[in-house]
Amino acid sequence: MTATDAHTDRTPGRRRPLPPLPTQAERVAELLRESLIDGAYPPRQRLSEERLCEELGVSRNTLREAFRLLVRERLLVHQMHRGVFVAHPTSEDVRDLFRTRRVLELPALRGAVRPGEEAVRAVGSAVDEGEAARDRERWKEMGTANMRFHQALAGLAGSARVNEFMSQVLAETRLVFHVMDAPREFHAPYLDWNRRIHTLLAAGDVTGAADELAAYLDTSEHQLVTAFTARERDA
Amino acid sequence: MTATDAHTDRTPGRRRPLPPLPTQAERVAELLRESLIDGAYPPRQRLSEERLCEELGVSRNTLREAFRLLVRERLLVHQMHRGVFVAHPTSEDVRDLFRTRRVLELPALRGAVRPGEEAVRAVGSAVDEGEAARDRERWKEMGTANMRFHQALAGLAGSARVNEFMSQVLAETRLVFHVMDAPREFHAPYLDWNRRIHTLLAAGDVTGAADELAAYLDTSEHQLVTAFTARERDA
DNA sequence: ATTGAAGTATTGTTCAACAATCCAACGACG
DNA sequence: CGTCGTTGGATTGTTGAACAATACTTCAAT
Repeated sequence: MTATDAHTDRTPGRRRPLPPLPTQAERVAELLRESLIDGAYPPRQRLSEERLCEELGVSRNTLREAFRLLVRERLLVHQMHRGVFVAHPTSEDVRDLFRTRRVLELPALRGAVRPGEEAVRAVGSAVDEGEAARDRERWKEMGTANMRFHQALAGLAGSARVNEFMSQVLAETRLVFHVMDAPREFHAPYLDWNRRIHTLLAAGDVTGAADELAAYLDTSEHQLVTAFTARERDA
Repeated sequence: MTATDAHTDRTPGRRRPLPPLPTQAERVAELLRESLIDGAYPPRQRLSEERLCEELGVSRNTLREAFRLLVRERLLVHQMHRGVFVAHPTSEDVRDLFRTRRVLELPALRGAVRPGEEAVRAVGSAVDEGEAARDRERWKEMGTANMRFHQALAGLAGSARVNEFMSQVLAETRLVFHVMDAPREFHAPYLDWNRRIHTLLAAGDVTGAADELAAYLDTSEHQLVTAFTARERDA
């Protein structure tokens, strides 16, 4: 296994004791989640139960179970007797997302005591992926790799629950990026920063890496909030 | 409003713009969640759909929506074609919960720049509550107050998402405590620690407070993991 | 004691129905 | 002209029953 092919969390060699067959609702939720973070549905759009359950080939009840999960994840919003809508994050949401990411990413980075660990290599491969995507001008993949980079940073905490929470936070963050569709402008400038953070981390300078990451988050938040408040003035 | 009556998050003076009427499934989930963190159901117990939906006066479909939510929160576990069971945390879960709590609580405390804030007073009233409950020998309330103390610590981060995540983590932690039913032994020794942390925090010594909290978490985790591994040897 | 084959009980999912509510169209009225 | 009820249609909220799929139990045979 080389350092660059860690783009899958599965360990194909050994099966888990109980391959938990997902129920129908969970599969639907997974599919909708992917569609949402891919930007398949525009923000604020209502998702009709009738149409979607027809489209997905499941019953209304099953679809509603999936809806409930995605609402809890803040990817959808629910209004009584009106239905579910694609979430439309505000600038306050952006601020809260970055507050959360500071909590999740910075201490994980500072606590990364052993630079040679598997988790650190995951950070490195995400950086590699991002640069490769940039060189090939695959902007969407570049955004994905950037998200994986930050997921890997949170992964340094070594906690399943933190990882899961971080996944949700990043999914919501992708929704934010889709509100203003320009992955190139919002991701490309940060790839060099990612590289620098990983270099410091791999060298064992977690404090320096954390300082870089803090500056990164400040800059990124400022850029996004600025763009958002401008957009909110219009709408 | 005195410092000791902040045991409610509601601000009864002003109504929220839209009091979001909870749907039936969410109400059922809320009720079951309360029952679970109160220890109404023993761990590993299966929750029969037929019996519960009869008991709660809702349909199976509605109950299943609530189940799905609580499974996502790790309070219930789901096994295909076998039903849902009350979660039975392992010692590894305990370790992960404490890893998570370190991530959530320590940076929030270190980042508490303004000691006079509302959020800091919330920490103080949780401490007061805990001591009052101890003096009255209300052990269950004492555990509740202790949880509220840590919730308030995480609240110092000022993030709605972090607060929500912390709520889940603490709910799961209460499940852990219920596995070994002895709130007095597990909570009482830490009340003095809580007081000390708040005193340091209110004095603006966030570093000192964080050091105390770190020691607190180490001790508490060690105590719980020890008790758990002993229990796991039997079962 | 172990194995294998019914039979039973419970969950997984769908469907159809009804009540509750929102929304758009329409008309009355100042 | 614009505002305010009313009305009718459309969509969601929730239920109950039905059937399929699977796990558990029982029991007989080896």
